[in-house]
Amino acid sequence: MNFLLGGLDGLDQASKAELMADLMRISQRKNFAKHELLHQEGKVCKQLFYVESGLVRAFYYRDGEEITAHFAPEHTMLTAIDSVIQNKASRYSLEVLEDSSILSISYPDLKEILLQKPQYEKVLRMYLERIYIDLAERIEDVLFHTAKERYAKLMKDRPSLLQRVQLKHIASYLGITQETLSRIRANS
Amino acid sequence: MNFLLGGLDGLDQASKAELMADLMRISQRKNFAKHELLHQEGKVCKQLFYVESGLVRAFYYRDGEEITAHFAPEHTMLTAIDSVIQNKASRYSLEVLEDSSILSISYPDLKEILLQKPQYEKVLRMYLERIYIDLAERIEDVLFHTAKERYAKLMKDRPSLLQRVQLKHIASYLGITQETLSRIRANS
DNA sequence: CAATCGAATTGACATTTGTCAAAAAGCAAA
DNA sequence: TTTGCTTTTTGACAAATGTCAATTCGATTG
Repeated sequence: MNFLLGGLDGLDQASKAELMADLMRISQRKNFAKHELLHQEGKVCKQLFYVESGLVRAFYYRDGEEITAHFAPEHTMLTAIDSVIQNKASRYSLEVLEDSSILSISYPDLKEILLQKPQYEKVLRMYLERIYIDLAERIEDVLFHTAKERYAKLMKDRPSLLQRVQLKHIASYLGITQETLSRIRANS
Repeated sequence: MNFLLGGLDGLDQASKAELMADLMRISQRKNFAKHELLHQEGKVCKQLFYVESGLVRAFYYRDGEEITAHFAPEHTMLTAIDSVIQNKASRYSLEVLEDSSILSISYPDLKEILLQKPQYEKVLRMYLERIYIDLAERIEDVLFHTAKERYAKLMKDRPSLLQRVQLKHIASYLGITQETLSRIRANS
């Protein structure tokens, strides 16, 4: 569970322990089977999810096609970020790709805690900073690298993903068609 | 100056006024001429910039070419976000495109204030949430719209930009060559 | 006005990626 | 093992975008 705070150098040990206890108090562990949805698009998402084991993807629809926006393997978090931030219906669904053990953290409860203990804002802020940098990198990737280069980078950075995920999801994540991905794989 | 807090419904009036006063205390107004740099890549950036009037762009280098990542017109903020967040040398430069009046806010001073008044973390967090959503939209744009569609959207959302900025900057912002942009403009 | 310089456009062609249809491969149930 | 279904690959062609070189346009300056 400590992974939840990965990279949060900002808090001292006591605060970390306290936060951990607080988080455990407002979260729930549950197993999900392959193909189940943690969250469905169109609904307001009120939870953050921590993947203890397994694999989850976030996807949305564009012209009737599923577009995968994010993969969350074990020891990482995800949520329908648009919904949680803006408290509105989400464009994203969260689909379990492998049988998974998931911790659900109630966001209303978390906000309650944030109000009581404003020092936790820092945790959220630092989390946002991290995912912002990730996103900025991804834009650069997409704008200035060919599909082939993007695939090579994914292979290098997250090789296990390719073993675990259908190629159509990889393709939509990379912003290309499945056929193009197949051809890239063929001659390399 | 109130624009700095645009969209920050999270703070009550008293806190806003207090924050405003604090910000004014740690910021500095200065005029910059066209072509001047607010910040140069390779250096650590320790400031946030508020554009009172004028226009600034953030750009970085890719294969020796300048890539414009962001335009900041009057009443918006920008900074070398990678540097400020990670306290390391920035990949970005910030170039003034029109004579501008700029408020520079010291980030170390701001952090000092955040330590003293942790309720301000919320301000930063909400700012990050906003720019995160913007970035996520931009990824979607880039992945699933043609150059033509991206240009049309920019025309619709920020028409004045096209009057004020060289087309080569618009092109790199859209992730296309200047020639392609020129052709898009020709037949539309 | 002529000369000049940078910005923008145009032309010709190459490369990348998409689209649609069909075939092959993989996998699970009967 | 056979059957049926899904995933992946392949083929043929079209559309989008890039590259490089040349030209035009516009503003500035002598």
